[in-house]
Amino acid sequence: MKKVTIADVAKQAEVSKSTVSQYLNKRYDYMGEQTKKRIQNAIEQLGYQPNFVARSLKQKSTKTIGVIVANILHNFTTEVTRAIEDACHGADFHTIICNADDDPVKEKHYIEMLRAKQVDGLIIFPTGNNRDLYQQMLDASYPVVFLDRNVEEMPVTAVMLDNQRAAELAVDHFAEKGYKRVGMVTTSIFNHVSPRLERIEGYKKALNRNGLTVHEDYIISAEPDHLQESLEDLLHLDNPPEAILAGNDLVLIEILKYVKHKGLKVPEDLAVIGIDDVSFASFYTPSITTVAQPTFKMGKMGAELLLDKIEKKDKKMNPSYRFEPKLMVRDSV
Amino acid sequence: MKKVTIADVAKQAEVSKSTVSQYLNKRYDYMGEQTKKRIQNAIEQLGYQPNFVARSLKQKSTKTIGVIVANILHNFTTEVTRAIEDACHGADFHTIICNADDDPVKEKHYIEMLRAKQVDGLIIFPTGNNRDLYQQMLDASYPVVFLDRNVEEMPVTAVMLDNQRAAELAVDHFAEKGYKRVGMVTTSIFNHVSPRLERIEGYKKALNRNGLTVHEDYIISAEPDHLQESLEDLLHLDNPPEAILAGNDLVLIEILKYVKHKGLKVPEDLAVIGIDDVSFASFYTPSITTVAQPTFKMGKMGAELLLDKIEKKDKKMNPSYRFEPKLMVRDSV
DNA sequence: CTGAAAGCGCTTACAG
DNA sequence: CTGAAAGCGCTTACAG
Repeated sequence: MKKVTIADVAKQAEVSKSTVSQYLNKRYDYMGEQTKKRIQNAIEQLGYQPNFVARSLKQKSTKTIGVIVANILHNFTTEVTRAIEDACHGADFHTIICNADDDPVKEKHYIEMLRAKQVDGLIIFPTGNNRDLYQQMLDASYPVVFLDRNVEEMPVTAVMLDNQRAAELAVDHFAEKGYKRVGMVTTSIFNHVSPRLERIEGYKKALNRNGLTVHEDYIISAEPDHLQESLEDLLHLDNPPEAILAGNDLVLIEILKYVKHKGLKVPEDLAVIGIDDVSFASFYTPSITTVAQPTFKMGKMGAELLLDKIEKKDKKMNPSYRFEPKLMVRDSV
Repeated sequence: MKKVTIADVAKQAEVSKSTVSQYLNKRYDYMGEQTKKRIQNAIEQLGYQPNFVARSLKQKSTKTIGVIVANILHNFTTEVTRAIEDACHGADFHTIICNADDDPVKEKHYIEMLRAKQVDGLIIFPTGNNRDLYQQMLDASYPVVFLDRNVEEMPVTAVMLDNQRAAELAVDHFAEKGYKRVGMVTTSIFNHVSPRLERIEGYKKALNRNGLTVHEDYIISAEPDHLQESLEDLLHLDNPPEAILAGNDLVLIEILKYVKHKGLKVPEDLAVIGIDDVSFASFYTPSITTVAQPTFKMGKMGAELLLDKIEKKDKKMNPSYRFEPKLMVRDSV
């Protein structure tokens, strides 16, 4: 089964390769009706499919973008990714998703690999620890947009949640319901991941604004694997929190596991709000109050910004685009 | 910022392009130490990155595979996809995931698009309605493997769950616990999706084997959007089922929503088993008994079979590889 | 041990 | 309105 090429079509249709190429690219303003038909027939008879790789080499565009996510395990990531794919699909771009698994070394490897494959641009959920690489792409004016996170002093367009506001919404809601001792649990902030820091910041601000005390020992950051012990410690302080804000979906799940395992009642024994509107929040018992991120809009925006950059539409872009979180009031508070 | 090519490296190192190419491809058995060093230096100085597209054109391999899933919304799909990516990553292959959204037209579009991009092979969760296309790939001995589903009389290697067994495990468990009236709800079987049919088959067999009656009106197939009404009807039959087997994760979620909305107690008012071990099964209240699929193994196997086909290792392959489901006994029965 | 030349399958000025 | 020719950035026999 030999591959049929443009040369075969040209021969069959008795025209030149150039003409077939024009036809394929729909530049037939001045093409004779006869010619068009002959080409059309030849293509059908031979079952010709253009080789996109050859075209890419010449045109220097693969119509493919890369997406490097920090950690695919977050529900947020899955949803945003899907939105990116949808938006790209509409523009006839393909998407290659890579999971850096929170590892800067993997991230580096993927950036290099994808650039070697000549993807037209990159959406990165940055680990934050490849500043030189980010800078290099910036210098080469290679199209990049950051998603979910930004990197200090790195002027890459970033699509982000208003993370402070997200934490504030949660804390205000706790305060409104009369909770005084409010804790916060996030995954590791070892790498200075910006949303986590911003959420902690917002949490503290809102506590202050509501006249509540900030207890430093109510603030926990740990890897998911160690969260059970951390929670155990947290809830056995002399004066433990009566409410917890979960910094993301993975943390929320660990809290729910803990609560179930210990036979605690939500919200009576412990009130809970999670940032990220997990799939089961609405039909869990009790249903879970969450702060939802507009994942679909964020992914769409990320893709659109990148496609604009790729197509050199020099639209003025903000350094970052912040999206509004939304409190989903349910029964866990 | 001009792209630096192999020619630039050759000039800088004062050797020919061929030699640089040999170096890049690690064919330096007979290459002089001097030459190697000079090339190495030139590459570093220029920051040269090989263009993978050019290489692909020549070598007729993109080191990329395509994965076309029927519906990305299933948890099963996400997990299998991740396993495929992991396995491919190990073999230095990239993965492009496309979501056919249960639409044969989209599926066709993706198959053509990916083949035009010269992906080296395809893993398909087939919608089942593109027989001509599947056949064409078979005729061209193009590497394909099916996942999750197979297509009647289409000799494509398929990686599947032992679906009958999955339903049997669930029904046996219901029977053991003393339930007599057991219903089954799946998503639409309009397109003759093989796992759904096999699960219904297994459900009936197990009912018979346990001496229980098969009520045809206990078997529901509908799109997720209509499941609430279908459940309402089902549970208002004169003699409604006291237990339901959910054919997949989406169905299970609809059942849990229904139950919550109606204030029913699980398992007292209605016992439930779901096929697919959803993320929240273990910490839901009550925790949910499920039938787990070995998603990771299945994805890995799918990828390995495809890579074997791509590398022409003519290993004998079964027409299908069936995986054992596993009952996860919890509190919803 | 290394280089000149052809070629992978397209596109694109340019000429006519 | 259509074709000949050059070129995209690599790889690969083959010659020496």
